[in-house]
Amino acid sequence: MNMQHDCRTELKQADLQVTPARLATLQLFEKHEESIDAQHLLEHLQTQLGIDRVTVFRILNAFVTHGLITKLEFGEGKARYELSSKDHYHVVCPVCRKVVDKKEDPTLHSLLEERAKKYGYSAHELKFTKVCESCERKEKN
Amino acid sequence: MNMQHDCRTELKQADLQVTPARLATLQLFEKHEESIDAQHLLEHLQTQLGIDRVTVFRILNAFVTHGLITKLEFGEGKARYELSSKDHYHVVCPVCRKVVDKKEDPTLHSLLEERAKKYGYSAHELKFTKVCESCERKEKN
DNA sequence: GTCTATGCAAACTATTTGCAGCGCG
DNA sequence: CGCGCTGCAAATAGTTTGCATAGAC
Repeated sequence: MNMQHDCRTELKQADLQVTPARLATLQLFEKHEESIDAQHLLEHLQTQLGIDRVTVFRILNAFVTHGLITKLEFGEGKARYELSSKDHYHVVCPVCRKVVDKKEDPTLHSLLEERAKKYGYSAHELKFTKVCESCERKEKN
Repeated sequence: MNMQHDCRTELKQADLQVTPARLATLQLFEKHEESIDAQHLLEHLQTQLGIDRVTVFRILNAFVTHGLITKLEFGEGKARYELSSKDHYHVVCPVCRKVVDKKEDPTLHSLLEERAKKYGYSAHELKFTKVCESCERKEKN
């Protein structure tokens, strides 16, 4: 109820109409620490509320445009999304595409925030590349 | 000739077989300051050398895997690629997806490089979000 | 000569679009 | 009540895969 109220407020503040589908979508994002893809969302939303795949994509696009969430792409052939407020960066394995979230340390975070403020950027995303241990091992053969 | 020689060397150093298609692709990358998508490459390679669309994708994947180029995604529904050596960040409009390249200032660049070295990351990519002027104007209506 | 790259045809999958009807404000 | 959201069906587009042949080393 508190959560639902918060989501309702968030949607309104973002100039988005409040609908059951959008409320449920935003709640899923609040609940997840990591990024989510459309398929993952659909699995919950379709069984719970009978929401269509197309609607999920439309909601995601609306949320991105209004700054609620950020679209992430790691070369998987599909997009992932996460709340714009996250302050971590991503480490992606160029071989298997596995993604690891890392917390931004204060120095780095404040420098990025400062740059954002200075130039009027509304969000930042930082990505590093590193062959993961599992792929490293296979390479050695 | 110099350029072709350089490209040939680069390919060999990256453990890639030297073929006309790969040579021409790498040369296109050397010539362009900004990122290129597969379609853009194809337009040159198909008319010049009769190279197939599929081959372009295979070459791009090979180049990425061997670290020659970096795959970039800006939510356009297609990927872009640029030489891995570039040291700029990208500012993306969340509405129209337009991308602007910005040079990394020394403070920022060295901090990112330091982090990369410290944790063994092989590359970094930094992206900021900002509604572009054109979209900002339309929003005001 | 062997192993890899390429071309062609076909498949795949995430995402988008058109249109009619329902629902939020 | 009006405009925007949703569902359903269908299309679009970037990218991948299988197989036979040509080409690099």
